[in-house]
Amino acid sequence: MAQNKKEEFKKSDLELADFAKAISHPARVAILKTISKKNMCICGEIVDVLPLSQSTVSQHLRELLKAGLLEGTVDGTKSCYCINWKAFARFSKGFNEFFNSAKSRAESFEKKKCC
Amino acid sequence: MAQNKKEEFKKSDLELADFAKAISHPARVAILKTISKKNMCICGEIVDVLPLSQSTVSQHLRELLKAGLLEGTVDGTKSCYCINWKAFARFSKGFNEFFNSAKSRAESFEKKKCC
DNA sequence: ATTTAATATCGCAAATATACGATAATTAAT
DNA sequence: ATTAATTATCGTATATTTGCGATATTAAAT
Repeated sequence: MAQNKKEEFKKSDLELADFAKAISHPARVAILKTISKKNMCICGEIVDVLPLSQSTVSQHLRELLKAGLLEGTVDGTKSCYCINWKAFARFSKGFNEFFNSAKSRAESFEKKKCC
Repeated sequence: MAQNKKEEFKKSDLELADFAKAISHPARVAILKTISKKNMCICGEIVDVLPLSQSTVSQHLRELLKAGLLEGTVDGTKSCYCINWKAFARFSKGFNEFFNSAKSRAESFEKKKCC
């Protein structure tokens, strides 16, 4: 992007965009669904159900950790991952506020649109 | 990415990821908020409130159009954009289903976590 | 008829993201 | 002590995204 302009946006816009980015790849959506179905998963279980190599899955897991959506612990040779529900709830709230505040504003005019 | 594996994921995972991708940049979040506040905007009004060049804003607008979140009409030399509320509602529903179904599953175990 | 205004698109450069194999590190199993 | 299993990370290749200036197009204003 030649230059990164992200920091020049409103913090709230950036935060929502970052939330969205964390789940903007189907692998990461699938990882979150897989873990939430089983409460917790070791890395290998996730690799088994995704059409990606172990190293690539590990990379996606790292991103979800970085975004705060996952927590992980090491158990012998295995790594166990589970959902950070607190962060998950913040995500959910962020999206809902965005959608709902936009929609409620829309109710006020609703007629004179150009398209 | 060497190879694109996106098509090998479940359709619903891909769809949610694509929704998320559409709002995964603060400029696009800001654009949607700006338009929803005023019901409709011409391109120039959006350019005025974003820290980006006209051509870059136009590109983000195009992406939001492609994602279906915006509709646009030409009015003389100006381009008017407004929110496609139907698509917007589908987005919102998609996110909520994702968040809520994960969360409701979580309630069932909730204790024996590894992290 | 010219000039101005508004916007989309093209071409390019730089930054990020995606994917994988190879490898290292660590623990478990033999 | 070796070997096998598990996973994170490194290096690398490729694809995509982001950003901008320049330009083309079209309509409006002069």
